[in-house]
Parts: sequence; C-alpha cells; structure tokens
Amino acid sequence: MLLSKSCVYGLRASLYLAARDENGYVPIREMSDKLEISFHFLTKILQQLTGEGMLESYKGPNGGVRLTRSGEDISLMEVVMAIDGDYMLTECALGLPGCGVMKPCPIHEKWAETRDGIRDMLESTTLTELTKKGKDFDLRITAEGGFRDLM
Amino acid sequence: MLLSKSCVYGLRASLYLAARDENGYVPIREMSDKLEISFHFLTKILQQLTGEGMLESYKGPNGGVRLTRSGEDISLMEVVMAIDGDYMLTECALGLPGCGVMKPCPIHEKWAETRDGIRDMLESTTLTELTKKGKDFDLRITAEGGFRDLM
DNA sequence: AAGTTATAAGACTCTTAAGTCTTAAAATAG
DNA sequence: CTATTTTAAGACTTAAGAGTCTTATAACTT
Repeated sequence: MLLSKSCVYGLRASLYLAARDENGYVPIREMSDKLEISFHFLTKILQQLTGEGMLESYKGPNGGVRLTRSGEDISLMEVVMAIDGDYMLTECALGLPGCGVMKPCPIHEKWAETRDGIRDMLESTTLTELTKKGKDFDLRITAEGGFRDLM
Repeated sequence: MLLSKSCVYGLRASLYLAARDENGYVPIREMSDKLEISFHFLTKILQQLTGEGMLESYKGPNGGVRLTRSGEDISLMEVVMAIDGDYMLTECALGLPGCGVMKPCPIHEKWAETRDGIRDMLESTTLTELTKKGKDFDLRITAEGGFRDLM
C-alpha cells in the first residue's frame, strides 16, 4: 500500500476538519464516530498531527482539535509527511540502501520521474480543494456516506 | 512501501535472469547467494512467478529457473502483477471500498492520474532495457555490487 | 540403483503495523 | 470544589507481512 492506514485515516480526518469550516474545536469522538475509525487509534494519529503543528488541541468540555491554518494552505503532502514521513519519496524501488544519483540502481531514473508525479500531486492539492469538490458533488468520505451527510 | 519486499526481490531476481543471457537454467541457490536474499524466501517468490508462467523451472542437477520469454518482452508490470497483484493500481487513496467513477472519493480523480503515471512506467519498462543500462553503466543490483561483478 | 542437486510445499517463527485498552492530566461547567 | 468531558501517553493485543526451516519429490549423474 502506498500510504499506511494511519496516513489514510489522518487524511480523512484532516478533510473532515477542513470541511467543518466553523473554526471551533471538534471532538475526536465526533470524528471517530462519523468517519468510522476507532477512537483510540484516531486519537494517536491526530496527536502526531498536533505534534507537527498542523493541528492544535484543547482539553475539557467543548474541547477537541482544529486546524492551525486554513485548509487552503494545507497540502496533502503535509499530512503524509507528518504521518508516514518521506520514505515514499526517497526510497529506492529495488530497496537498495543509499540509492541515488551517485550510486543508482537501474530503475532509479525512471522511478524518480514517477515519484515526482506523486510528489507534485500531493503538494499541489489542498484540503480545501478536496472538501469543496466533496461538498459540491457529495463525494464519499466514509465507506457509505458522502460529505453532505456528515456536516 | 509501494512494492512489497517480495515484489522487490522478484524484480531483482528477474533482472538477474534477464542479465544472464545464456538461456540455460539458473540455480536458485546461485541467485540467492549473488543477490543476498534468503534462499527459501526467494524460492517462494520464484514459485509465484513460475506459477504465473513467467518462469519455467527444471529439477535435478543443472536445473534451476529461466525466463519463458525474452527479457525484451517482459515488462516490470508483469512481475509486479504476479507478486503484488493489481491492488496498487486499483486501490482508493482514502481506502474506501468500491471507489471508482461511479462512487468516487474526492481524491479519486487526481489519484487516478498519478496512478496512470506509475502504470505507464511499469508497463513501458522491460527487463532487458534495465539490464542493458545496468551493464553499460555498471549500476547496482545488490546493496554493494553492480551488474558487472555479478555475471 | 544410489547419491546428489534441485524445486515444491507448508509449517513455523520473527517483526512490524494496526488496533485496543487503561490510566493520567487538563480544563470547563455548574 | 467536584464532576464531567476532553486530550495525552503508553502498555498491551492482534493481524499480517517477512523470513526460516523441514520434509517431500523430481530428475540427473555416475
């Protein structure tokens, strides 16, 4: 799998937060219910995003988490890097250590081009762009439900 | 990781076979030694490729495995499909079941384009193309050694 | 025929990702 | 102050991929 499950859940949660444009704190319990993700597991993932500064959290009643910046300014890449790190964009396709321009494997060059395609997509796509599309066309954010059910 | 370890080992072994252009059978033990892959593990992987008809095997002394066709006619895609299957080219980026044009997630479209890039690369690259490059520039096929050491 | 070299198959172990559960600590509402 | 709602942290369990080991079987060499 290209992205780990943690990362995928992190992306869905980030989209959920961006979609709720009232910018109050959103309880993790609410998100785990709506997105059908284990509460404790989601909590762990969101803690990573909080640690990276993408989210901020607040304890107590009416607490929860929220984006620190506008969803317009947050790319998918930011979420992926916070959770999965950059292995996807640096790792050799043949698994050879230290593969790079200095000591390439035969697939290195072609793989690097392909990877750039992935990188560009992740970097150029923002949360808001996707939530807008999601709301306009009622696309899916959970196994069954679309954006409109959710809000 | 985009490709499983099994798949990566399968690719390296396939390249090894394509690089040994004398078309006799190559003992798995020789490959596992040269490529620094566990013999038993590599055996399993090659059995999958044999099962898919990409390799043929021969038992007894002077036995081993060999490509059933010329390396020019075998794409990386063929190896990847035989070992990892098509999940990479069909799976939803948000992990939603049955994501597709009918019931897309908000990333579906962009992700499909990116995936096409991967697909094209894997389909258009042949084993021979890579072994030729590997031999010409003595590129790496193992952690330390290049193609020239190997043959 | 006997011994050797090889693949075939599957049980088994190890490691890591995925997921759960428990306890602690913060902050607010009443 | 106290009860409640929430995040925080980390131990723990489960599941899956990665890797090892053992036994069986095929086929060649002498």
